[in-house]
Amino acid sequence: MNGKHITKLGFGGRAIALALAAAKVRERVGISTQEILGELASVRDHPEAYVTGGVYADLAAELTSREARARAARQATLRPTPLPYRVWGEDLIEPGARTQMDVAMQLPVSRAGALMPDAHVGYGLPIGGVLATEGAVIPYGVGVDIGCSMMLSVLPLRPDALGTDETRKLLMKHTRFGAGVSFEKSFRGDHEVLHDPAWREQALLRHLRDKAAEQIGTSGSGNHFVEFGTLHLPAPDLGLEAGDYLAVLSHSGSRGFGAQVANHYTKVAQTLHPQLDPAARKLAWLPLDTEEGEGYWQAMNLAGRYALANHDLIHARIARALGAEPLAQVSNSHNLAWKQVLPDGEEVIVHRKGATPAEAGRLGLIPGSMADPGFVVRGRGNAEALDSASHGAGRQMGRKAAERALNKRDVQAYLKERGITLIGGGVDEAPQAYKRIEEVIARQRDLVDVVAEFRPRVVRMDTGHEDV
DNA sequence: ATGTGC
Repeated sequence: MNGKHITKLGFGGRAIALALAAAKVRERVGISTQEILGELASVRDHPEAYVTGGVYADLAAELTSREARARAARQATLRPTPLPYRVWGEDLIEPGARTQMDVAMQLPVSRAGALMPDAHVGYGLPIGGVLATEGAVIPYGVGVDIGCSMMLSVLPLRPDALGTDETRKLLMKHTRFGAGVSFEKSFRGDHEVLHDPAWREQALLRHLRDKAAEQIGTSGSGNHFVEFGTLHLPAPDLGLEAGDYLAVLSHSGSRGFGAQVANHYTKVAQTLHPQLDPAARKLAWLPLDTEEGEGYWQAMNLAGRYALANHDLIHARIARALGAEPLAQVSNSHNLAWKQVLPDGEEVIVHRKGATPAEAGRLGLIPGSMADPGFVVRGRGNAEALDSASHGAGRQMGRKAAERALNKRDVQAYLKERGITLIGGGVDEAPQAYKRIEEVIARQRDLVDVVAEFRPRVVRMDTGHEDV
């Protein structure tokens, strides 16, 4: 048995080496060349029958994956008109975000979608966009900050138990902000996510694990924050009595690790769809039944777990410093894709890019700006919204527009009026650059119920391009 | 959002 036999059967590329390796295994157990060639022809003609196991499984997987890639390359044409989708808070949404959502709803793999009231323009899918696809995942449908998420810890302390200076010191000591930052080596935490077997299963992940270990427990830049504030719970819920509690709220993501996964697989997806309409180029997808699609799915989910681990460490550090055990915790990812079954029974991939999962009964967190209230919400499971809600107030000004329209004094006046202490923060994150959270919440009363209100008091963020 | 390639 040699390479000529293999290529004569029509195998090419990676399949040649896999076929040869399998043939050698069969030769070793005494099967004749003629018989092996017969078996290989059968794998070639019906690879799907061999993928589940046996000596030909790797070859069969390569063949089915190649078929899927070829299919993907052919699907380059957009639907002539977008599939219909519902919009919440249409009066709050700029036209550019609608246009982006329209393009997403023209993709051949799209099945359903919805736009949340905090929606604004992003890369590819708008922020606040929810998109259900069939058999495919879109890296830019999840976003660059894979697994970006919120976490709230309710502490067994009165809201006024800590002075402003003490709170500020806690935040300075136990949080780290900014692109590329990590904790000092001796101060670095560990977490079970760093020992996840998935890190060893892809070259990309093996390469990124050290960076992830360095940055664990940190917050990023942009709109990420860690803040102390008062949680007002009007009625018993979350396993707690009604009342006011000291609470910590954090917004963080998967840091450099997730960003590199996103950039890598976006390029892979674009390479897979060379003919895709340029209008949808940033929405290039990966079929889930390809090696590439499976690879992204694994890396994306690892980044999702890693982002939540960052929150875990932030909250654990703060709680330990206070000698307090949180009474309750709520968390949710708002940049991720999930497998979900539509009411008609079809299994789809639901991308939430800046959207909170809101299945009936599920708790979630919808923050306002650095100086506005945030809300603990409970999902109502609205099928037309694909069980989703907004992930925040949403920008009404882009970063550059905010820096043009506002200055430090505007932000300082806003903070002073509300009694908020800010560490770091840039004019681009000014509360005035965001939609009014009360209006955004009002537009989605059929998506979530409000459980509690969080009022920030001491906020830490990264320093912006123009500091406050 | 990231932290480096365009």
